[in-house]
Amino acid sequence: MIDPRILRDEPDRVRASQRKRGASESLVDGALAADQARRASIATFEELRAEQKALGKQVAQAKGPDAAEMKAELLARTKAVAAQVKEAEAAQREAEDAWTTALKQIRNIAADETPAGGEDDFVVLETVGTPRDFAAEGFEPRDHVELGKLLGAIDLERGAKVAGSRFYFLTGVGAELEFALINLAMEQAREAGFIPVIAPALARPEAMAGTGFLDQVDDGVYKIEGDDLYLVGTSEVPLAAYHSDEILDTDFLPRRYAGYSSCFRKEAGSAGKDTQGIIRVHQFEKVEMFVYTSLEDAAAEHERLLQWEKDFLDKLELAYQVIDVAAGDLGPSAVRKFDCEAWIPTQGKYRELTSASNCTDFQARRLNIRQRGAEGESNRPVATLNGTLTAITRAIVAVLETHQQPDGSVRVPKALQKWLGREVLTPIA
RNA sequence: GGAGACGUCGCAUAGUCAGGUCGAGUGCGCCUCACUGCUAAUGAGGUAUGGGUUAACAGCCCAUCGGGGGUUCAAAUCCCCCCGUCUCCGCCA
Repeated sequence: MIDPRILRDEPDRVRASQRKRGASESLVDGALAADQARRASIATFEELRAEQKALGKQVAQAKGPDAAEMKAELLARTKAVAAQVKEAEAAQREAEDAWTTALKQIRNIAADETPAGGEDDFVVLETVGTPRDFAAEGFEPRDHVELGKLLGAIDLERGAKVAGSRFYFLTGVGAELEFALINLAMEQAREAGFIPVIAPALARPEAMAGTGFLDQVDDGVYKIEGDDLYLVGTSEVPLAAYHSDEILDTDFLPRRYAGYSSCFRKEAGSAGKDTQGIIRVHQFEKVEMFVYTSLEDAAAEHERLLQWEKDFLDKLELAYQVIDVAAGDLGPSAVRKFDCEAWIPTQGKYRELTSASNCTDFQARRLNIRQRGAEGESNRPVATLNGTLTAITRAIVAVLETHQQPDGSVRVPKALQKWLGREVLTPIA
């Protein structure tokens, strides 16, 4: 959630952000009113409570010959106050709940740099490499479904048979490709100072809510039947909740984790989109970078995350573009988001392979993660950022399609050869 | 899955089975000061978080003893639920 102080002191800034995102501006006024009501109810409760405590003390201290009488009288008075306190407490809780509910509906304040508008209003920041010209090379590229079949790497039919549509088996070199990508990603992450992490793929509602994903339960997130647990759509969830309810020492920051986990997505709202192949699936593995840092350093760290993502795509020898995602297409937690989109030859367009978000203190506030303030300063929420190092399925799609050869074989990018143990993937039988 | 024990201020603990002056004692750690040629030792003081009020991170007030609810004028303390940890048994990779 956003900083209540910013809401109170600079409501126009919050309104402008909501407008930029295409979100409701009236939420801001609702939250401001709720804040006033909340503070008033707190004052009422505290006044009564202080009175109750004072009387209670007198009851305990009543001594002497007429103690019994005094006590009886005090008890009568304090009983009435107790009832009032109970009422005021209930009113306060209600006001407090209304306030947090209102506050949570407001999205993070979009960065000045973030383009206004919706999904199509992104700005291309950079284009790296040139899409391969198959026409000039004189052959028609095969899509990853066909290549996957030829190489014995992807089995979609049996994926559907066993688990349904949008499921798949990676077999043979397909499975090996996953391990190679993970190894390459983890190697890079480790060298950059990230701590490798195997994270739980299930999380509690607090962790989901803290990262802003609980709202997507209906169309995006799987819930475990009979348990209060959810399958995570990204290891951002467990990695963010990892330090929840903690106060981190300043020299602990920046803290960088590279989390590896399965990711589960319902894709309920995307019927008809990417129905072929493994571009959009219900389960895939991902290596995610997650950083805790100070608010001041967040924007710079965001750039660093982007650079690490680009480094990885470079290692896969892909052509890609970097876009600055528009405000309306950001998640509720992010102030700015960079997507790296790799060129997919058979689609003739760039598709998202990785994504880096700066969530500033939005998630940290919800998850109660703070950094210890300097001498004389109070503790304050940290900033959290996340970025994909590699999402396996889409990386495989891009690699197979980009580096295919006329006979259906696929050249293995240099960096991957070390981990895959071969230079070319050749069709089976 | 069955049986039991436990969860207190950075750490370790006291307080709970007799409810009130306990936001909470002690030791260690840490910070400041004093003493000391330096270090150590010793002595004095300090050392949680959130919120309200406020110019104030001065003061005052409120909340918080794993979380939530209940009993009571009053709850760390009594009752219920949940979460977590540990031990034993069963099961299992």
